[in-house]
Amino acid sequence: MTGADVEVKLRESGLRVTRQRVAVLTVLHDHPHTDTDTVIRRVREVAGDVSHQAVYDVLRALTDAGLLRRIQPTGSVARYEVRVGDNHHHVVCRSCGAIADVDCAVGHAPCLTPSDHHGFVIDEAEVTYWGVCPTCAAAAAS
Amino acid sequence: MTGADVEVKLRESGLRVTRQRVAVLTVLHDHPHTDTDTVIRRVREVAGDVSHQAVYDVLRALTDAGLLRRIQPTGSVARYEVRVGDNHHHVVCRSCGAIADVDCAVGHAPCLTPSDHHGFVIDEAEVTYWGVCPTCAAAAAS
DNA sequence: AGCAAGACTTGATTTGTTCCAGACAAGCGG
DNA sequence: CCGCTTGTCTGGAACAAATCAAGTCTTGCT
Repeated sequence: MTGADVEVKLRESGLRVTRQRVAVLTVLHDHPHTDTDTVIRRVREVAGDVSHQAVYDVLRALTDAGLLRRIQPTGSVARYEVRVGDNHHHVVCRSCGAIADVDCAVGHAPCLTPSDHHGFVIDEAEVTYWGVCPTCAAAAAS
Repeated sequence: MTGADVEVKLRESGLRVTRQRVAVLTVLHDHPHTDTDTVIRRVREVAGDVSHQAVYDVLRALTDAGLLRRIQPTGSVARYEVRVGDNHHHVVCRSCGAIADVDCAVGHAPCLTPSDHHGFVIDEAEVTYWGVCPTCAAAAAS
């Protein structure tokens, strides 16, 4: 994803193109599942001084616009990733909190249909797999 | 679930039986998906003065012991429910945050197997359905 | 009944996040 | 290129959720 691609995405969503927004999208494209604090640090590396409010504002604005997806596994702080259309899921390490992408088991949202939906109108099924990552498994074995 | 049942469960898990722990388990049995703050209030209703720290400690201890399950949908605070063996899932209202139980789509944990697990050793698949509850849907329609 | 580990209390502290208000800067349509 | 609108900055302040620390009490074993 180039800076130009990011610009187009922003415009398509009716959002102005600013240095800060481009930086946030670029950072999250290169490093998915990043928490807010790390986003702030990385944004400053590529775009110079940016206030922490600006980053919070941008994350909120882009999430509302549907360009970002906010994920927050139990016990973790908020993390963000660029929203892509593939409806993928996540596997989280119980030991170190590492997150990896996993393709959807079926293919399109909602990829699962509950037996009894209690009258809810369901538009998405989010799956989180819990386990232990290879690194932590190796560390535990020794 | 009677107080005696709760006592047995605690002892089976090697935990001491205290007023606070019995109260927490009872409250969560009667009101699943309750957030920490509400647990504290309800515990105080049934068991008199209990420090908020004690409730946090109890929730942690019982979760570690496997008697409770902690759930935390994106954008929500931590909620707890008594852990039952049926591996059910949850449907969450995007509008008001209401949570309802949903039976597992397949039947046993892990009830879904990802195509590419990236070397992770997976022991559980947690599914969160997102949608709008009947109440909010009705309110939006009017 | 006595004892020690474990559980609880009190109170302060940290962490992540949001809100505020006014001044300034920048994007984009005309 | 001008001006309106939107976004960002400074920098505080406030917030709720959760955790830490030290001392006191209680449970359950002997």
